[in-house]
Amino acid sequence: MLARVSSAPTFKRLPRAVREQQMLDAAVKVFSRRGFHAASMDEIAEDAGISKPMVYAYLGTKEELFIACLHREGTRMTQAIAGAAAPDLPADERLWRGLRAFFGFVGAHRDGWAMLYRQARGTQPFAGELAAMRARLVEVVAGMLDHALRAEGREVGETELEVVAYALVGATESLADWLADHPEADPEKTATRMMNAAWLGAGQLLGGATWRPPAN
Amino acid sequence: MLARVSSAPTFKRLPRAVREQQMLDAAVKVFSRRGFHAASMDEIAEDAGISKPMVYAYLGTKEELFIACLHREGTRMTQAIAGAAAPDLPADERLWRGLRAFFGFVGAHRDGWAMLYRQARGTQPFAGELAAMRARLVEVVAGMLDHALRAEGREVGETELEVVAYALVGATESLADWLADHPEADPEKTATRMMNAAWLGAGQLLGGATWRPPAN
DNA sequence: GGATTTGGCTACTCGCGCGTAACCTTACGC
DNA sequence: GCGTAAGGTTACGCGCGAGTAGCCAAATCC
Repeated sequence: MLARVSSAPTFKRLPRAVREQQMLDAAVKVFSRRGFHAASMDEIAEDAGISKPMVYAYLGTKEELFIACLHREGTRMTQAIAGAAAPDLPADERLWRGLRAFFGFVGAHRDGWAMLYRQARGTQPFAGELAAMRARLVEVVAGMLDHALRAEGREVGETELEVVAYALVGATESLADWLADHPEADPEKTATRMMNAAWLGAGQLLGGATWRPPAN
Repeated sequence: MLARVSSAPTFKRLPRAVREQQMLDAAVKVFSRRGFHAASMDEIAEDAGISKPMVYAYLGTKEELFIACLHREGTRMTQAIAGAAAPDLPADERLWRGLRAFFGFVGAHRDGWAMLYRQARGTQPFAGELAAMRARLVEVVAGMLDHALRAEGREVGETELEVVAYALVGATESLADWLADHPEADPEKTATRMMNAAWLGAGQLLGGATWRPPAN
């Protein structure tokens, strides 16, 4: 391979914007499967159908690339949920629409979901950012619960609310993982199931009923 | 440093069993903070107060070391829960004791918990094993729910049960993470909160009440 | 139709970190 | 008290993968 065989320009040149999206797609896919450290830039480049220096030219270092992925997927997800759960709706309707949008997102972007919640959460320089994102989500849910409660003239301690919100978010994420691993499952149906658990459970709980530990 | 300065034997020699535990402690700590790939064997060795070849001599390669950690922490956790939740107790008592043991474990072994659920879940060669462990847990929970239901003469589809169990486990894990990040929080109290949410929520849900999506 | 910008490549450097070879020394069996 | 196993060390080989230098070619501008 000493002489460059002036091969026919088999593959076309594409504008930067397009290539960047292809690279991000490939990166999300590889990162989600392998994790940050085990993923190699070479594999990402190959998967994107381009050579490594192009990735560096467009998206920067590995860390910057990871952040760019996080950013795109996080924004997509946030937008999907926020767009669905308009703040002027009644609480259960809001929760329902939010859940439906969320499970819809997970069903349609399994790699993105896996990257956000299976990889980024435990990987050091990024865990903080993800935790913050999640904390905001928890706050929103807690706010919804609080709002719904006040409308009924009830009130609950802040920590109490936060804990219920955490449980709700955790249950939802867990079902999302279940969904991600069951390609045949229906996002809509999963959302309905979660809504059942959330609304009835939280409703009961915040309605004032409590379970008390036995004397032991 | 050409000549070996025959320094006084400042540090004592310890039997293998002790050193192994020290190494595992260090490894769990480092792995939980950095993740499998970003953790270095040098750091683990240093943290254990020993030199690297000893780690290799006792626990084998990095991968084997990780598995050994997983094994120890997983067994500790499983034992703690299984020991508390005797199968001949009534369902709510069993659930309560299991939750209490679980949150007790997380409170006492935050690093172990972080390693199991923040790191191992997303790291490729180990994710499978962890997923299996989790799946068994879900089955146990589903079994408990099923048992409780049948005792009341009710019955629910298998998928339905599994989904509720997933949600319950996810909610519990989420609260565990909350606990891991709030050193001041009380594991016992957290367990009570989770029990509230689980028992009341699941009870309602499995009692036959359902929430139905609105027309649109 | 030249100049320049934009898209693209091959082929390297270089450091980090896993795993090991070779060697030392204290305790213990007998 | 002396051989040998068990605890311990320093110092290195070596591969893999992040990041780069340097170069080519097709659009696009004017």
